[in-house]
Amino acid sequence: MNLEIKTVSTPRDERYNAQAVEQKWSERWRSNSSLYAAEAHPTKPKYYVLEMLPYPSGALHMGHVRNYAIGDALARYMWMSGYNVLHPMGWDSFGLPAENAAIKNNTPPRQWTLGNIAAMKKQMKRLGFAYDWSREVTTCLPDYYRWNQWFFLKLYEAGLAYRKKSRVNWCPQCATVLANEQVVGGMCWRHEDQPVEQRELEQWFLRITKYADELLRDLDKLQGWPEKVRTMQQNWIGRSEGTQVDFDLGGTVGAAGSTISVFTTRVDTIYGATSIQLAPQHPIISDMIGRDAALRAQVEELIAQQRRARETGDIGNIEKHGVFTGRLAKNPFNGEAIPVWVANYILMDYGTGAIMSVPAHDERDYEFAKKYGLEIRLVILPSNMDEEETMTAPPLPYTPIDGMLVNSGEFSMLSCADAIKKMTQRAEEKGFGKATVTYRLKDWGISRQRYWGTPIPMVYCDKDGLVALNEKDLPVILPDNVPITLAGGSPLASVPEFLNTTCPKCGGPARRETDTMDTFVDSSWYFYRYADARNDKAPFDGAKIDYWFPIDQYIGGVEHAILHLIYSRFWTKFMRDMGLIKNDEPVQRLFTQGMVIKDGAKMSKNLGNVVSPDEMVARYGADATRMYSLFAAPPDRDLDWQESGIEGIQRFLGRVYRFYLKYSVETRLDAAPAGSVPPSGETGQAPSLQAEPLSNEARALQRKLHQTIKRVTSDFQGRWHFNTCIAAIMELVNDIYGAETAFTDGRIPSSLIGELQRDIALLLAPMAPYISHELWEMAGETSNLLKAPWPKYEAALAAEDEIEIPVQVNGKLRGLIVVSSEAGDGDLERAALADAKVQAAIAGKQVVKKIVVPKKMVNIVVR
RNA sequence: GCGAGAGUGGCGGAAUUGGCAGACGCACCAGACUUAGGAUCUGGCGGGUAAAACCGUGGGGGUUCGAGUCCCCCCUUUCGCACCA
Repeated sequence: MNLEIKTVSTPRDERYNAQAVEQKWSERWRSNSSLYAAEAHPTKPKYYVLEMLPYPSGALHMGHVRNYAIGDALARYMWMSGYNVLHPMGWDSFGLPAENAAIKNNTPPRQWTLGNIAAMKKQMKRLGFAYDWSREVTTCLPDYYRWNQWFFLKLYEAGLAYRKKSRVNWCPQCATVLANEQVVGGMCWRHEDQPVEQRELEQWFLRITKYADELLRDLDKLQGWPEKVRTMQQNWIGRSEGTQVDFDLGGTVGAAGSTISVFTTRVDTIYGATSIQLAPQHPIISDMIGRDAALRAQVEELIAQQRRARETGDIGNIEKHGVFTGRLAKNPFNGEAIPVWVANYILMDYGTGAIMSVPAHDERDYEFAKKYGLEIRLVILPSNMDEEETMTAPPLPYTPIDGMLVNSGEFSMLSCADAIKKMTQRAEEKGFGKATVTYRLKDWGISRQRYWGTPIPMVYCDKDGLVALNEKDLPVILPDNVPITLAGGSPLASVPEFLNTTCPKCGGPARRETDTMDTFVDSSWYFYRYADARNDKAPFDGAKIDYWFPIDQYIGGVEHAILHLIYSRFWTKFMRDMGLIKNDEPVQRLFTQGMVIKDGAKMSKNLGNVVSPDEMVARYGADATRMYSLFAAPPDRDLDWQESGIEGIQRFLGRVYRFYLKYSVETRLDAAPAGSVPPSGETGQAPSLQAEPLSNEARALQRKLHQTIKRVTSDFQGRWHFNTCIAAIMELVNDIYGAETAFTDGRIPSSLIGELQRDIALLLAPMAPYISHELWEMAGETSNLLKAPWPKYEAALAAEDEIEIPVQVNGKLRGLIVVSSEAGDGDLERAALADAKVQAAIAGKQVVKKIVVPKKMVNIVVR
């Protein structure tokens, strides 16, 4: 073993040629199309790792690369850990950009989209992502969207899809309706500067509110989701418990006995209600206005104020305005008649669009009452006051719910909580109100007046009215050659061959629905399709879902925290209730990675700070590009792209490569006695090194290797700080270079070199697949690295013999002692007191206390 | 305004449980090898000092033998929500 190891001369071309190596392995992988294929298996443990599928815009950006680099590293690690891994990819390929491109370039959306998919798929393959392409899902193709239509029919049958005329969000630039979830701060989610307009349209809705409670409740099950996302969904659902109370208008409006219903969470304050406030859009107002042109103008002005505030983005700070309608409404609790106003701070979309105004106990009502001189009547006192102080009124408005009622008839002296119960009960008994739960969540409007989406499988018949198609008539194929404009209504309405059809019921002439579905329908269930992507009889086979679901790890941007992820949860619950699947939730663990930024700002074409993945791959290779995206920051944080950083990774990979080149299998075989190099590490276990004692240098390297395996493994299993994984491997490689002389003079045995080379290839495999495969081969291995067992560390080999312990005097570092890792408290203390620097620091002082933390530190307290 | 996260060298970031602050990488400086170096290898690199001392994790207080880490107050910043009755 001590024979000298021949070193290979170092020719100029020893630089690692990433392009050549990556091309070599690309070709090998291409010729084996089933490399990453997975099949449901009755006994193998499964792992479903999923990255959010991209919109095929034409080119990947760095955010995609980062997302997929994380997912791919995890998938590869799980393969190496023995799991049956499902790692699919697809295309969220319906949507408006294809139509915009069509208008701009005069290219049909289908052609443009499929071209983009081809280009991006090529990029993904070049980056070496290990996807099972046999399961590819392309949502704009009929073999996928026919199941959207199928689900729609099921939803319609179940009463969960319905059509109604309603006020909807309209983006003039998209020339279509938007779901509530697609309106961000009053602006279109695709056009940040475009205020959303309100229009009255007939629309298709999905009754997601049926699941509002379950969607909220089951958030508790999602412990593997970021707290932030759960909170966002909780706020979005916005469940609020309260009481609905009917105020009688005393026949002053419309039919005698008509009422205004208000929703309140604080029915206990109702004796303090001194007015009713209506949203300007409240339907009862049209009855009130009658021929009062002045009032009509004032109400319209309130609506205009709301619109302006929404457009300037400060709807939250709108200056409150209101107008008295001239009507009075009777408070059913005390019979008092109070004025009915219309105010611009009341929202029609929430609750009943009407409130009882209690200025003494609500900030907004207080502000309004002050401005218009309405009565402010105190009905709640803080209950925690001392006896003598109970008569002191609190500063108004007093909003806490921990008080006690006063001036509230028979309910006076009750606590707020008791009063809410008793008063709600009274309202129910007397029939003028009831306990109510309201949600901020609204039904999901899915109609889009666009071409490039899934046709809705409904027809309008003059005789039978609205008729659903039969399943056998699916798919309704989206026609090609449709003239696309962003003006006026659905493009499909201008295609007679599409529009005109026959009624499935009576066979007479009928017209098809010309709206298409929101693309979020496509992405609400696509990950189920991956489990059985080529099924042409059903969206999927339930048994396959039972095996693969729930998704073990879903990875994507936090921007989908509400839209996509709440719709997906809804769809899962609906499919479960249909009996198609058994799981309640689609995703076990969710990971939201940070953004990729450059020069302090998100990469964008406008800022000109976009870094192209293609360029990086061409310059540094796919491995370096991927690995840098893992190294530059922990994956949950934003990543600041610095080109000099990727050069560092490139340098590192070259350093690793040269180690294999210099101590190649051939030179090692020359040097070592026959048979001393163990056969390929089929078990992943360290070869036995017991044969003869190791040199100190060899032992140190072996220890470092096992420590590195330990660190990398624990990061993969736990917190996914790939940056520290890579740093650990860099340290190991630095140590190898630092032991150069030990390598050349034979103190590092061949067997250890082999172990180092095999294990480093394995450790790098999830993060830098190309070079790892090359290194694996260079280390003399012929097995498939993708499924080679992940290396195991041995605690005994990772353990330090001697450790360096800091010694503090009064909490300040004064010395370092080197002791055996087995050293006890007494040994540590003696060694610490014997240290010259420590002695100097405590000289002439009295030792008050000695704190010894085993294996960590010693602190001597002196006075 | 409410909620959540973040603030550490010139830069990206380490420090997993209260125990040597700055791992690893970049940038920079020096050296080696070289016809050459934008390759490679070695060393240095928070401030401060001749060397020490000392000072250093946004600011101020506190708990502790010991605080980047825990507690209180404040500042800055990112993200989400925002008249939700």
